[in-house]
Amino acid sequence: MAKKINIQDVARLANVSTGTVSRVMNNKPDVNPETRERILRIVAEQGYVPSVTATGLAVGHNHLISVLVPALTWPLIPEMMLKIAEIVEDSPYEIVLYSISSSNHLSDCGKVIDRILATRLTAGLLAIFPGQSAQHLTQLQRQGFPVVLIDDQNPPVEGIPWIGADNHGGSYKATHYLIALGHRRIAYIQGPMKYKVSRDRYQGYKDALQDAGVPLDPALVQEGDFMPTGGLHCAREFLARPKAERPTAIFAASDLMAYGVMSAAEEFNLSIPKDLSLIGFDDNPSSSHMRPALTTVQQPCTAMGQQAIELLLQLIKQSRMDHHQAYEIEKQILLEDTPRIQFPTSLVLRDTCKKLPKRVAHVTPIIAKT
Amino acid sequence: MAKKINIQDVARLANVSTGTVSRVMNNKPDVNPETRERILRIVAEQGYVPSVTATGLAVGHNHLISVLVPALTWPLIPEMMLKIAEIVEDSPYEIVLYSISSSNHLSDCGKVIDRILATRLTAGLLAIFPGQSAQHLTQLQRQGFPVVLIDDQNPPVEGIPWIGADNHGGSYKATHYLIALGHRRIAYIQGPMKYKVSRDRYQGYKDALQDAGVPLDPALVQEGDFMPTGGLHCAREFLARPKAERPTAIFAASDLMAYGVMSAAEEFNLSIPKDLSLIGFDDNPSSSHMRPALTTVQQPCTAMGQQAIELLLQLIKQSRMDHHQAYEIEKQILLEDTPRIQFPTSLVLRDTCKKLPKRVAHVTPIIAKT
DNA sequence: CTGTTAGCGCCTTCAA
DNA sequence: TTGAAGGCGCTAACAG
Repeated sequence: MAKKINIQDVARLANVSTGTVSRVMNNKPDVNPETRERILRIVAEQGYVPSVTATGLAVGHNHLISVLVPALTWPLIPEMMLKIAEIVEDSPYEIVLYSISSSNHLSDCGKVIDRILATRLTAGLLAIFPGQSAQHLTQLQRQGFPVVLIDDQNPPVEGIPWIGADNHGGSYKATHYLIALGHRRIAYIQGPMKYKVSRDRYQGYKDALQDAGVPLDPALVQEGDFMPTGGLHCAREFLARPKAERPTAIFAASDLMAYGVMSAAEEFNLSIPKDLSLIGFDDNPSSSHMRPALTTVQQPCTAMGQQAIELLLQLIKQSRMDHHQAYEIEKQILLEDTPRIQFPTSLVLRDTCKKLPKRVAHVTPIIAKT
Repeated sequence: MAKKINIQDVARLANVSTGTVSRVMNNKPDVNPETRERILRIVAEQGYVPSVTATGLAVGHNHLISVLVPALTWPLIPEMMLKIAEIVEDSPYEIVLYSISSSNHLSDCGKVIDRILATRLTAGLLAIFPGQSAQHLTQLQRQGFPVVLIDDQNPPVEGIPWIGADNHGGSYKATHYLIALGHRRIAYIQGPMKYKVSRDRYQGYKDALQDAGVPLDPALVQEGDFMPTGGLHCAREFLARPKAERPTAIFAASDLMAYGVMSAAEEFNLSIPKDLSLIGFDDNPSSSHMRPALTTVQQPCTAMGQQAIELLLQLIKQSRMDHHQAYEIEKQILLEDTPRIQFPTSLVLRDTCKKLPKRVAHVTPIIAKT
């Protein structure tokens, strides 16, 4: 390991004290311009960069942010992280990545969070879809550790700034669209009911049905696993029914499950959208490339990521100020009313839905009435 | 900020010196078992975790690893990162994520690398597809900073451990397969030629053609951008040709471009694989869900990520030992012969390729001969 | 405006 | 087996 230039070396070379060098490095105003320039030159020449570790120790915190993410292979996560990384890059902070592999999602997530706090490595935490472990966040929050939560569940904990998407609304819109197209037998493939997000989406489906006066047929609801295989299995159930009872449209609570539906349709020799309409949820990047391109519900994940990280950066800045000048009440305000931002979801229309011909539309009500 | 328990608190509570606590925390052997247990109990009770920052300062390095990745939305990157994160999680290290957004890929990447080194925050660097900036890595390497490179280019720099995939071979296999199926007019959509990976894949295509005695038709080669739109445009060119000159198969240098080909085929009312065979490259997760499922070349990205991070962890361990006991020559060996591991690629057969009927197979040679 | 100095929390000799 | 003390590199408070 070659020798590392440190502040003392710079001070010696510049014929000043380390204090002065430090002041220059931190843009303090009270330094002789001439001296400052000389120091800056030497810094540049020697390629001196303050040790993050030592600075951290000295000031009590690092310019590091913990980002807790679920498996990076989940849909939308990469998009979100891309935006987050981009913004962090333009700040003096770095990202410390904690990825929760699905295997230990429930068990170890709490431990990870504990470590994040205990270790005091980072100055704040952005938790993305932490699932059950969201509970652990209260602990952090209470200790004055800035935390922002991006979640698809409702705010599970008091006082934690929360960014989410309108799952219910997205589901409602999708279902409503199908109804407007003349569909009445609209099957629904939901995600695992243990997730709040699944329940929200299901509720949106039910509400849209109810508002349109379409009775809910329990036989047309199956629980999947958000994965293509789950979608495939559920769709098979639906499509194996006698033609008169077979759904004319399927709404899947995730794009991946919708992919499964596409496979199933093929197995049954059903053409989408001619014989079967289909809507997904998430708008995975690949969904626009499916043949036919998948109509789906879009979450503004980039915007969500941006909002979340900017909020966290701000909270961190505040918590710094609070230390030094607790009287700056003006700033406190933001901390007091916990931000809870729900982003709207939108239906993106592509090629998997078709207006039902009159003929069928006439038949349907009759069946529904019996 | 609530009070943070530190080593002195623990020492006081246990009635020992901080030195002893430190010894216990680091599993030094020479501690009275009884004392050790008492300390451990208090540590557990108080939830004491040593400050990473302070430890880092004291021992001269942190348990942090820099991982430099291109946009996380690139194909295969999430899979790779998932594996890497999983392995790092089982080690005492954490990941510091440096994501190079495409906007500043060329310009700032060098700067980022400089910072990684200068800041001395992390103990090593795993650089994934750094592109041009790979040059900067030499500098790190030379200073004894452990670096491992996952790249799709050939080893661009001396002495840097390198993990890559056999792009040429994958391309060769795909082309060969098409030829074996009876295709002769095989179009190729390549990636930007500024990337070595594009040139390797192109070479594989050319070699396969040559080995089979199929003349290369320059009109059947177009340069895309690895993106769907690029694939679409190139495919249009091909498909707009008179039927006798139109390719019977297209090999795209990326799955995303293959998606574009699928769109183009649809525009021209050509059915895949009936009228046109298609092969991609990368095996994106979504490719198996395309209709028809895309035949493509697979890179073992999970294995590559695993190999790379394990190698890095090992190099770091070595560089530590070198500090303390430079005489341990046995270990040096690994450092001396720079590891260069090329993973094989494999053709995964799905539904976008079709054996050409004899009729066409007969016609083709005639055209080729003229 | 600038030098001096006391820590930040931990690890690691050096003594005992 | 343990305590004491120096120092990692930097910042901030205090003198000058």
